Amino acid sequence: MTYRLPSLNSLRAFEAAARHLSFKTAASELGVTAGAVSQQVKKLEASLGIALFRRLPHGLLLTHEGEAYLPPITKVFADLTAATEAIAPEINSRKFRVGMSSAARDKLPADWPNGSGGLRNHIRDWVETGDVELLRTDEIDCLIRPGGGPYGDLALIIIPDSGGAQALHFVCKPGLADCRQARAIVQDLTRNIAPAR
Amino acid sequence: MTYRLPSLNSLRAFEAAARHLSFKTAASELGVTAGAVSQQVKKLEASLGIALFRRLPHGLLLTHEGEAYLPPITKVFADLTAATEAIAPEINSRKFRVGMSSAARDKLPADWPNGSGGLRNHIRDWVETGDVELLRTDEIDCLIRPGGGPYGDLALIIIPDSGGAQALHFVCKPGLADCRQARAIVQDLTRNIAPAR
DNA sequence: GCGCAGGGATAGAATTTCTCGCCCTCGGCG
DNA sequence: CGCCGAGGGCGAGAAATTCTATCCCTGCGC
Repeated sequence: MTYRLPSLNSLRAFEAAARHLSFKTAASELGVTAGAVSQQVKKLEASLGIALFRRLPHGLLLTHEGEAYLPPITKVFADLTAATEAIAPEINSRKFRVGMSSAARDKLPADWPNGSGGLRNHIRDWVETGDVELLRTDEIDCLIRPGGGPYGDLALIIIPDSGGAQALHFVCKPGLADCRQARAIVQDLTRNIAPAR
Repeated sequence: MTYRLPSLNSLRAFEAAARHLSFKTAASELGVTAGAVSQQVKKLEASLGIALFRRLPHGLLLTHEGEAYLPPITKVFADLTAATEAIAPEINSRKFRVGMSSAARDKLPADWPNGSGGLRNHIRDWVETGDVELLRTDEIDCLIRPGGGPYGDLALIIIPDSGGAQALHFVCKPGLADCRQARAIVQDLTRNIAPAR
């Protein structure tokens, strides 16, 4: 019953890097720097005693072993996610609390987000604010503003204005940037963005 | 593709504690202190937002959720181990280098370990030594002596002398104490131990 | 030749994890 | 009834791990 395993952090780094074939892209997915990913992967390779990547001067390639390792590792993470969601649904299906500045509000339909059918499943409520600090204190999950920044280590998704003039900024913690809720909201914003009334 | 997961360390702590229904036993399996396991489990519970254990004044009980969580988590670790062994067989099937003091040697059959059929699959070679330091420097994987100590943070398995007088000590790093090789050797020692010639 | 993108190494900072010491509760036992 | 041991909780500080920030090098495109 004793398992002798490499550390999860290393494995996550490997999994992301192998999927993207890039330390840099993996790093941004994980919300850390490329150096950190590189180190974790190196550590993993050392602990396994085998090379998982071939470092080419211009990018990465999986070795034979790396190629064999990736699918089961991806599956393990998926299983883990599934098991975790099963007992703690909160973690991924919790609805977002949205912060929105009044300027951003003006660029969206008057009844947003209530008017947008599907969004009700992803948004719990919203408050009028432009304060990035509320993201850091977890009082809101994402913030919609008509630009601004800098946002430090927060993730930013820019929603281009269909009219051409000004875009919207969707800001959240890096780990939240790619989750279901964020994607749904961003997609909806993209559809509903409108020139100032 | 972004997974939001609790840390592997927490999960390992939970898995071991849930299997043993004891932080203390889990701690010794993992080679850390009970406090560390307790903290990791608490951290996991906090990150999931649910209680996994009921702490009774005299021991642990799994909550309903903990009960549901354990089997998939155990499976995940098993899968991970399998996948890792598949590409890096070294990690678990490497043969042991055994250290043995001359006194211990005298309590075993003259041709041990070569005489014991199955052991060839688990032992690479052996050297005559009683030096615990060689364990720490990884020059040997386990050490067999006719008693002694203290061994600090090393794991000790006592093999009782069938004659009744004196036992043998099997010493190794905590992480190795429960692996296939160690179990095979300990079992064989138990069978073959004999009073001094 | 130059700029840029992507990786590698390293040192130091930041965070996480572990240990240690002490507290509390409970059960068994003299 | 008092004492002891087992098991867990908590907090401070130490130790280990991980991350960042830099600077370097290589190869590509212009």
